[in-house]
Amino acid sequence: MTTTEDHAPSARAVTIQDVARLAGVSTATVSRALALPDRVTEATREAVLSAIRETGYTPNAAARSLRAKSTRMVLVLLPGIGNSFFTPVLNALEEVFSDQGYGVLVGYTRQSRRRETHYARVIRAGQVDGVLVVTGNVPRDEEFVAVPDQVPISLIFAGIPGGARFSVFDVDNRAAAATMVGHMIAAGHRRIAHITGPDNSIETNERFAGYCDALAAAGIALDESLVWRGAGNFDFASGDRAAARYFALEDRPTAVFAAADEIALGFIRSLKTGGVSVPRDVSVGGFDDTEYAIHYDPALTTMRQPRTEMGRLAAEDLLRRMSEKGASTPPTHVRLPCELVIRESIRQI
Amino acid sequence: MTTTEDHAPSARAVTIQDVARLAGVSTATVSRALALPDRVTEATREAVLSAIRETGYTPNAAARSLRAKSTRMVLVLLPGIGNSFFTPVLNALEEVFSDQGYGVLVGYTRQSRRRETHYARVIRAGQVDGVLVVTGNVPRDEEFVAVPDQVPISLIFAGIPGGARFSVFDVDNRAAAATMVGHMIAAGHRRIAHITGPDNSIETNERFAGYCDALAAAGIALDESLVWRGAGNFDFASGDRAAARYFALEDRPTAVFAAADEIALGFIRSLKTGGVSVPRDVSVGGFDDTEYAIHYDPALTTMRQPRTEMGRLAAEDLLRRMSEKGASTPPTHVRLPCELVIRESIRQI
DNA sequence: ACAGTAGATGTAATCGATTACAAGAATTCG
DNA sequence: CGAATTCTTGTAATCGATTACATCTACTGT
Repeated sequence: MTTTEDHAPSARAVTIQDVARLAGVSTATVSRALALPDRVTEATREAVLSAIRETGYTPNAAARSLRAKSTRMVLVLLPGIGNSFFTPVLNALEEVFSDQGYGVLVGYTRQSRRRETHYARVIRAGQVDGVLVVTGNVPRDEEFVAVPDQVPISLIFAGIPGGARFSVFDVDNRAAAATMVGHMIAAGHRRIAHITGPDNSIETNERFAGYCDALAAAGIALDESLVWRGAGNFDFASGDRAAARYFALEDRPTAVFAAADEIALGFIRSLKTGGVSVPRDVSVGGFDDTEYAIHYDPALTTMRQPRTEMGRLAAEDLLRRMSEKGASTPPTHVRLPCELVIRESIRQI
Repeated sequence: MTTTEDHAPSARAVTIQDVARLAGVSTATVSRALALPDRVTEATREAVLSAIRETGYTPNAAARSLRAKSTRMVLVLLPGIGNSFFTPVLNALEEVFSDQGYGVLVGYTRQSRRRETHYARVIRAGQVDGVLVVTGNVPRDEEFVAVPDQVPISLIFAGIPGGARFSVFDVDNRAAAATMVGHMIAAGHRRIAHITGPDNSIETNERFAGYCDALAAAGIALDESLVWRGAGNFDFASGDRAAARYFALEDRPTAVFAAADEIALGFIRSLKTGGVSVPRDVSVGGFDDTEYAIHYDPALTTMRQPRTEMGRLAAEDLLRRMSEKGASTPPTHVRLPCELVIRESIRQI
């Protein structure tokens, strides 16, 4: 009856007051003993620390944020689809941020205005000290226009057109795509198809441009019947649909550049089901080098994006920009190198 | 020079005071107009709302949390490895939590004590209203023992031994494994190997027990040379290593039950490289039904765990338990059904 | 020995909301 | 019509930390 200790949420958490009382000092001293250890006597620090140990005190986050105007949290906005691609990024982000004592709030925008507005509000409520938008899908919401001045924002994978207010960490999608298609051409391919990504994405446009560049450089005319657009997302289903396009063609390509690994994998799978073998009958190149690319059969030749490193660098940059109040580090644009990873899915002809 | 508006972080955010002043009411009324709209006149509500619109006011989260003793945030703890398995779970969690206005803080424990301690501190700092531990890896940290009384905690995928204080959402791993192995036996297999998961995990033990059950039920003696333990994690590499065990064997099994899809895929891939074909030469069954299972070649026969649904249910339960202060809903244990998904990787002999 | 300075600590204001309590206005009812 | 009740609103305390400012003590150098 008297045992309150078991499931009593009413056991009132211990506050700085309790610690101060026990240590026989003021709350100011407790606060200082924690934040600026050099500013208190060895003896008092000891007393405070021991009081803290005894009471099991943990400073209240809300109170601290309210006064210090910093929450030590960042918001990571993800599109919410094609997630396994983003997994290493999120992993890297969490690692760096939590190491520095920052919490990572994740938000999936799912390309829904409602959710974007929701997260804009989170930012405006001062709930985070910084924002990382993963993928070019920067919320177009009006709510967002005021936001960049409140906290630093960084973009990973694709910069937004008119924004020098953001740090950007991306790769040269156009050049990378051109390299891939150039590799196919060097292997003797002339009839090369391209499965594009989702219509409205920057990556899609850039990679398509790179595809065109490489063809042009080799003096190959662009054949619109080999550009398989509007495939949907960077996912298996897009590859499936593209396979239908392939089978419907009389004059089939000898190589296909898919705008993403998952598209490539879906495509290859559907081809197999239809009795077409990769790379025997047709070569396929992907983009991203997700963890499945190397384990697939055939192992996928693809462009590696350094996702983990992008995450790490972006996190470190954001950390820097968050720490310096006022005279802040200016936003940067870091373009990371891609790497052509040659495996089994493209063959010489 | 006078344009402070551009990159001025000093543009002091608008507070409830500003709104109150503009609307000609007290801050209490503004607060009520927002939280309990029925408790103010239509007219004042209008005035307040219009003042809010005009100023672009968003309530400060820290201040609100401090006073209301609720942060509307939950912590989701993930192991931090084998992430694509957890992706749908995290997705489901984010969906239902953000729909209810809760933020999702992710933490990867990476089986490191330091990180567990870190997140225990986050909880104790009152930074979250609830916790979801994904996977049985409940932090063994002493810091954690005090925590469950502070906020409700739920477990997904595996319950912790002595904890009736947590809600648990899992599947009957043992029965599911037995079903899979039973399926192999029904297909005529007698020599069946098992690639286990990581040594210390509950799932590993349960699935192994199910494997034993099925063998026993069929009167097949357990052959220790067919139990491939200590494979590491639920990942490709474990499958690779298991393939070496397979090749090293004289009397090879005709079927292999892998404790996870990724293990199965890694295993199959290594087998292929060694010239062994699945399911022609050996049948393979997986566990989980991750998104790659169906797209692989051969499409993997596996036990489907309803990951999305588990996430959703767990989130809803936690939401319920968080909302009711004091007379709280008791923790539940929900055991969800698995489903044997028959594809191509197991063949009749 | 004494003014001046540096160092340690305490007092109290503050951050921006929510909410208990009080007071005034409007409504209901006998 | 007056008392009782309900509705609306305002005043001010409060949540738990941080920190500017004040105070007091203990040195330093001349």
